[in-house]
Amino acid sequence: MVSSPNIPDIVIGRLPIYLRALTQMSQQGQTFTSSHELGQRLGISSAQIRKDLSLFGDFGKQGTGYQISHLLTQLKQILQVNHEWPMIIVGAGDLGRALAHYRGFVSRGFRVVGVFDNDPAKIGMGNGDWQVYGMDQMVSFIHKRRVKIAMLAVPAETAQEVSDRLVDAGIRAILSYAPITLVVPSGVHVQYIDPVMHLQRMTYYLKSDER
Amino acid sequence: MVSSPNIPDIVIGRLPIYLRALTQMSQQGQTFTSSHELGQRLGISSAQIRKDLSLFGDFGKQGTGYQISHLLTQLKQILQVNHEWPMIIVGAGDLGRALAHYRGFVSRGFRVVGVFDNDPAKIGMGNGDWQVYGMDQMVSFIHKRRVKIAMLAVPAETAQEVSDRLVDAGIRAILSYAPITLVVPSGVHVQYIDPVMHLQRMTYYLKSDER
DNA sequence: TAGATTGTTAATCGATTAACAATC
DNA sequence: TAGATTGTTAATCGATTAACAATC
Repeated sequence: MVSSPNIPDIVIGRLPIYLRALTQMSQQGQTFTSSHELGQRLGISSAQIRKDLSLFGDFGKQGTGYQISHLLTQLKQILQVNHEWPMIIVGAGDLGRALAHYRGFVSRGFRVVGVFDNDPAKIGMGNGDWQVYGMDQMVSFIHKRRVKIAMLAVPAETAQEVSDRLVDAGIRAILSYAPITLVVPSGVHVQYIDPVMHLQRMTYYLKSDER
Repeated sequence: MVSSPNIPDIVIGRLPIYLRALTQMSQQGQTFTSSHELGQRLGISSAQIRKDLSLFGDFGKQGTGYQISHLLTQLKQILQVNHEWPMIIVGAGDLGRALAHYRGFVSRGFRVVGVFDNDPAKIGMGNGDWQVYGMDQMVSFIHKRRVKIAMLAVPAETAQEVSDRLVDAGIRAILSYAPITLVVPSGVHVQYIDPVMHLQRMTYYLKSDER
């Protein structure tokens, strides 16, 4: 089943978690798993895992559970990461460069194909996959390479403006590291990563006398 | 009100979002806001914002809304970021160094005070706040500086082992960038950042003919 | 005062879980 | 077969929203 209607977004959010755990199991040589085992490992109930997966098809077998390789194939297809997505990074500061050098994208469906920054000193840096271009080349690059995904690693002050340009150029998904809420047209997807928000969520639970 | 019982975790997760937006409003010179305005900005219903905040106290006024400075003070107190938390980073690769150089921690309640790595070539690097130490000094450093929070930027293969050592040394909150689920004792908090999971969540919604 | 907006209740909505027949 | 585990239903649980009296 390629795509089903009316799947809750909260379920979609769990599929990459399943995919990640299954990949790890597979790498360790495991060939079958059960909803119970997977749930134990992830802190999710087995009923929830079965229910989530059954929204997309009957991937398991009574008595034996799920064949990991088959489930991996199915999940990658559902999430559309069975083929590689080209991706650009905007901002070649510390964070942008760390992302550009990150080795974990390719095996999971993504490849950085370009980095954009205004600093002339950075233009031309790169590796086999990407190099740093000036911001003035961003829009034509997106068109030419048909890029649909961008990672945003620019300061908060310019993030909205850059986002507007990305959307105009055809970008449909933005992973933003800028700590502000972006305004985008419907149909454009945005996800945010802000480490401080995760930290603040944890300090709530820490005893203050331990600070 | 310092701390209330039985607050759902999902509410705690929204408080940093409110805090971030209110900080931005405050920086732009705004002194009052309403649940409606804040909700519009964040894509959250006004009823939910009022309900969330009312779990901790009566911070608003009928007719006029919320005084931003007062609400900021309260939220910082609730999240315990009205004082600064010292933090260490384990792993001085591209990501660890990008985090160590990130300017956004201090103004929001956190300060990097040390970075740990096994590579002798990296030891001694640093700035006014932190320098890179060998892993063999990690445990004593955590004790001496009474550090409770660590950011984990090591490869997936060593993440669990490092996590165990951190917890033994007294770390109570871990922000992990390693793409595996860590096993920690109850009472230790873990949050995960994995950019690929965010990307995969978005590709589900992208039309495949646009790839 | 009149208008605006809170805090809170009750209703609604949606997500999770328990349980089990089906079946490998 | 006997044991294990799925997919699914119904019940439970929890979160969100609508509505409004209170009141600034």
